[in-house]
Amino acid sequence: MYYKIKRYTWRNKMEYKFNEIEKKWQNIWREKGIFNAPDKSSKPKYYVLSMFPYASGVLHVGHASNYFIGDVISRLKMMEGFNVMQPIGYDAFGMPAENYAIEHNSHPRLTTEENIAAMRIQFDSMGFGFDWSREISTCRPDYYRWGQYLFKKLYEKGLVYRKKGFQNWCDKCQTVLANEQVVDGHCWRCGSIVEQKELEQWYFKITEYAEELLDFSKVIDWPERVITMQKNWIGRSEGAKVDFILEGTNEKIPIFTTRPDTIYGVTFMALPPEHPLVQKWLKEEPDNKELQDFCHKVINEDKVLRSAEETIKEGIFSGRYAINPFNGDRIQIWITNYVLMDYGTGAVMAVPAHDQRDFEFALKYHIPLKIVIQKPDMSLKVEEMQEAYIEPGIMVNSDKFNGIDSEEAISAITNWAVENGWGEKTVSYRLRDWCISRQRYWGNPIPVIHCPHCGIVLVPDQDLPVELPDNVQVGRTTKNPLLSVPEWINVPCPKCGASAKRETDTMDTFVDSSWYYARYTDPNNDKEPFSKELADYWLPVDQYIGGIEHACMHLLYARFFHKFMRDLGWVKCDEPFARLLTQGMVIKDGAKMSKSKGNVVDPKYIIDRFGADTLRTFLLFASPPEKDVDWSDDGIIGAFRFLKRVWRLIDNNLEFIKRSSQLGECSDSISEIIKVLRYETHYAIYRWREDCLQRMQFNTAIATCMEFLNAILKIQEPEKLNAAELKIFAFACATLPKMLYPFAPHIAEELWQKMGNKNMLNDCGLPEYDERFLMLDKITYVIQVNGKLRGKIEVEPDIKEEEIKQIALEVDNVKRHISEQDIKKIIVVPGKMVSIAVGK
RNA sequence: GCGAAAGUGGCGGAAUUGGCAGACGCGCUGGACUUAGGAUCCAGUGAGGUUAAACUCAUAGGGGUUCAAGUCCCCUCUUUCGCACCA
Repeated sequence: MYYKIKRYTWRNKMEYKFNEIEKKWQNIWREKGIFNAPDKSSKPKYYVLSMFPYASGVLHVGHASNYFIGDVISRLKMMEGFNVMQPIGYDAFGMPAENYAIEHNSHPRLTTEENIAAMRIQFDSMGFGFDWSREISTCRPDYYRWGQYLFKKLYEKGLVYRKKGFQNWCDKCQTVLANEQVVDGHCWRCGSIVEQKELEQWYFKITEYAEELLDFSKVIDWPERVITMQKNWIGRSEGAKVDFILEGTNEKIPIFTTRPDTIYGVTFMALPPEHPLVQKWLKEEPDNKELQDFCHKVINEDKVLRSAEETIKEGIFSGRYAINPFNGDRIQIWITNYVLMDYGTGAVMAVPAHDQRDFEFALKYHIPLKIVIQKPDMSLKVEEMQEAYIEPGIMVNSDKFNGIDSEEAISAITNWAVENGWGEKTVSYRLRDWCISRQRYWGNPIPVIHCPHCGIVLVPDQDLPVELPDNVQVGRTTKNPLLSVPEWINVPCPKCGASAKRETDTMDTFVDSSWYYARYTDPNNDKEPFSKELADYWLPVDQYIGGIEHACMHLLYARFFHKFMRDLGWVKCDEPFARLLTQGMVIKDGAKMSKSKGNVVDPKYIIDRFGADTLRTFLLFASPPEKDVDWSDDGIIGAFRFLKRVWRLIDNNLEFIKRSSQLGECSDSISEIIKVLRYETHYAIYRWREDCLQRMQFNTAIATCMEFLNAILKIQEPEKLNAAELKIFAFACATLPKMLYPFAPHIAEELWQKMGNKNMLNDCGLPEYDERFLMLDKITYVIQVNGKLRGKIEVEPDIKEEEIKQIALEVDNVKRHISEQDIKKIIVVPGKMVSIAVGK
């Protein structure tokens, strides 16, 4: 293997020396700083951003392909004349870094900085046009300081609160776990059973923005799929809140329902064990073993399993009753496993006749059914019901609402509740507030001090950032390492000076990534997160690129933050990302390329052997940006061969290309073959522009480059061309590097320079076609008889329809297929075809 | 279960508004060349058929609209993704 590579490299020195070329241009780009976007420019701005990488230290080919798409767009927009900013940075806080440091007996700060240095080299070797002067890293105090500042602003606006709630808790790791970190009820890291623990956690009130987050009218171009996912995630439903009364008290038990039309059919109430009333009863009846056991069991059940549709509904009668305000009915209150505490009001009015879940539960526990909506044919009977009747119908057993249509009854009944003070019309969302607390060291500290006298006190601005202490022993204790740094925890209260304690929870890393796109506009500002002026200049991000897996996480959080920052007056626009492209993954051996699957390809391996341009060209050519790419070693070679042929074409013809630039006007006659080349050139430019600028379909743009190359290579002996022909040939050759530049920038720049050009390709405009040359002397019409291809004719472009028909009917093969039959219709599609319909 | 997207050669994928299906690349076959290479060049390559043509069939399967359907409509199948006790 080694021998082969060596030998090959030597051979290659004769021609396409990609290693040298790529280093050369990477250096030139850096020295000239052409990708450092100025904050003032006569050009219009264009902000291209790919979701920043996690600072894992290693970029495999799968990661790289994401950034290639952004880089292509960025270079295209530069050619088009925009002031392009394409920044890069690192998502650098988080559990993986902390775990990595534990494994390597190091400190996350050190390992993360090492990783970042390694990634920078990797990025450079792939030829990215990043604005390195704007590099950020979320784990540096100059960045996270402003995350803390934002936390404070959110707090001041009432958008942050602490709440006790049941959380996935791993006792061994001593932290809250997200739902996706719980695998079959066990901790993904240590395997111990995850419990539900009632903890006080910090929340961001994202639900406050639920309504606006459903509105996508201000984005320019987002995939419909992502919009649907976010809308489903937010899950808006209209309904009513109605207060039932706990029997024997004045206590109200509010319920939320989307079906107020069924309210006369309520036969019991269902509460989850987490409900405050239930919690109160648990305290009142410590000896009620049945109740205690049931609630304990349900609460500790895995959240995912518990909310699965297949899970059998279970419950226990609480011994209490509630009163339905509409009819005074006395209904049993059941504690069940199928009601969720954190949706609606956490209490459900159960209507077994008209709700499938309630139906199943009632059947099991012999709770009566009451029909209040009849089928139009009035055939519904309680004894015969096999399932709940959830369709609309006619109201029965519902006092004054009897006889009306159930769909109309929804608003009538809601209004009746409002008039009587029993309830109100409300909207409920599936979206929950965002729990941002993490009991981990490697994250942004929550800037709060707990004072025994003043309670929660925000750290004053002048004391920001609350820096993470360095002297922790990561991994030494299972507890949050911050708990073991008393000199950090114990501080005087900023308000009263009493001895107080710092908050030791850190923020979810999604907080860090919710506003980084804005920080790039002014990354070195040490007075504020970013200046309003610069944010208004650069924002919104014109083109954002990233994986669909962030549809309901990062992309939703960032929209929330953006709207909040707009309400603070920090930014003007309504949406952070005007256009979104969700790129596909790189697939190898049938699976996503990932370290854990062991199917990663190291870009360095490919770059050393074929060059970054080959890697870029292959990945972009293999499929459209939003689709997955199948990794293929053979495909790489195809891209490599293509670039070598480009190299040879231009390198072999430099003399002619240079000579043609000295030629003045000339009026030599042009041969047919050169006329075809001229047409191919302009047609290729036309299609390339369509693919690159209109459709963003880079695979076909590269295919166009390949076809164009093949067309030029048809010219065998350029030395025999006359002056006029030579100019056409040279124009074609000079166009190719321009078309290649976004995909394979190094080879394009090198060839462009070798041709004698002094400027660089980002600065020389898009290739332009000339309408006049998109016309050929002859056009081919195909002739169909009854829809089948029967012949082709070549005609003048400006020929009349009648004439085409005549010529078409004269074609032998066409005649044969018409034979004895009558011609019913002849259709001429201009420039394309003649369709003849025949029959008896 | 509900919703969405998709299904095209041996493979990745083209086909812009209903208008020559399979662009481009890989692979494969045959040939040329020799610095025997992960090199280059030429020719061929959906299936059947033919010396070569003609011709027939073909875009998951079945029906329909149309002079004309990968593209539009209806039904079925498969795959992928999202949601899935949200009252």
